[in-house]
Amino acid sequence: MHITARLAKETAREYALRILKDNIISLDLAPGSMVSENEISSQLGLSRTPIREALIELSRANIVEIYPQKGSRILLIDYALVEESRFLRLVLESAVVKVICEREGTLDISLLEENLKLQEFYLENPNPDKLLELDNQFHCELFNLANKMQCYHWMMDGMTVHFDRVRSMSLNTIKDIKIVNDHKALIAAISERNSQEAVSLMEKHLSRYKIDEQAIREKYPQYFSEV
Amino acid sequence: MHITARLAKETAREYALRILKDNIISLDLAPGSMVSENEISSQLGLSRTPIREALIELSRANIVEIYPQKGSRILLIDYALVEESRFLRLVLESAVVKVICEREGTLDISLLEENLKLQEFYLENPNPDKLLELDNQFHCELFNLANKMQCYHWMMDGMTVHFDRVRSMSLNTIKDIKIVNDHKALIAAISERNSQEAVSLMEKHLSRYKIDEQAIREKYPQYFSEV
DNA sequence: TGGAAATTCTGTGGTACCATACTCTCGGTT
DNA sequence: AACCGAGAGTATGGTACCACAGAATTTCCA
Repeated sequence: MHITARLAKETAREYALRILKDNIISLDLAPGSMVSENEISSQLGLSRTPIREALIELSRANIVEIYPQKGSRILLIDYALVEESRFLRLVLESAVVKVICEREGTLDISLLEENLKLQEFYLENPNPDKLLELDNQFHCELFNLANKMQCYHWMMDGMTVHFDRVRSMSLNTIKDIKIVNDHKALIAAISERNSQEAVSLMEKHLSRYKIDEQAIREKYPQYFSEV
Repeated sequence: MHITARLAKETAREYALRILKDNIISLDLAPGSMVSENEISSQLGLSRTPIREALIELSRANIVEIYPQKGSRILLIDYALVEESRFLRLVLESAVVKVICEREGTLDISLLEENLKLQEFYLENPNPDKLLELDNQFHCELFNLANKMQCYHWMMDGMTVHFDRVRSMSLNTIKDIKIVNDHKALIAAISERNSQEAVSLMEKHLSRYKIDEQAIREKYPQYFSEV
């Protein structure tokens, strides 16, 4: 497991959650593998309670399953679940860009543009992790512009892990280019308040996350659950 | 606080969460009031840990706020939040009925019809609590028919409390009639696979939860946060 | 040698207690 | 009389330990 230092003002529980999420996304905690509260707690230099609470939260998002008195397992990738989370994102984010386009008053899209510039930079100076982070920030800012931050937190907090884990399995050089272009087109549509175009761009954009299923399945068959 | 017996097979944490939710919805734990882990734990005959974990979960859903080293508070009703949860439901459930209508193959709506019959029964023999429960079950079954149960759990688990708390403040005799009729019309549209009609019915249906804001605000001004 | 019972081991669920930080009160000083 | 600071009180955050259940291993008997 890859462990980074604890941040200032971060509670033990938040720290444990962050480290666990990072390692699940990076596949250092492999799908299907068992994890032990004791082992993690000694690795992080904490007691079991913060670990336990982090695992409870992950189990609510169906990332981890806790078998009482037996142990906890990093769940295999259930593609039906990934698809459901994509469905939820698609539906919700489409509605969000619609709200943005139809909102009255001025619209400050400078944060989106700034984010886009950084994406273009990390495309030329390749850094997939940064791109992933910027991608998530981009979508977060959309929710913010629509005044729907609570929706973002209610869902995305628990859901992005499913997404990011799959994404980190795919070779992403080619796709990243398309994603950045999608974002660019989306900003254009939003600034023109073209609601219909923006929604259709969002649908196309989020569908990109789907295509790799077959390739990933063949590359990491042991990480997928049946069905 | 109103306390019922602990169910079989229910962990202490689940028990604490259930009791807390029930009391928040029924307003026995008043919006704005402070709660103490110690007090609750002695009332429920548990130690602090399960209570603490239940409060952490409620704080994730913005029902409770935990002030470290100070205490925990049942949050006032933030109508912007209620509206956001309505937005989320609206967007998602509209998409869900669309999926149902456009699904291929046969469609087993017997559970919906059965649920509707019970709703009609409890309308004639008034029982608001039962109606609320049936209402939630009805919507849950819609997600089930669309094969989107995970979406249901991701959101609704944390969100319905916001809804139910507001709903329990409104006099609901008149509204219940309309709601049951809405459900009836929705079943009809679904069985005819009339996607457009079903979505528009769902929009009208969920908008009913909005109308009472002014009345409730006047009746319980101290339960609302500003803005 | 094979198999079942008993025991040990290991895991989470929950309890009791300590650490730490914030609040409020009370007393002394100016 | 007003204000500041020390200390008690009380809240959650975290630790250490016990309770209990399930799995694996060992032991004992046929």
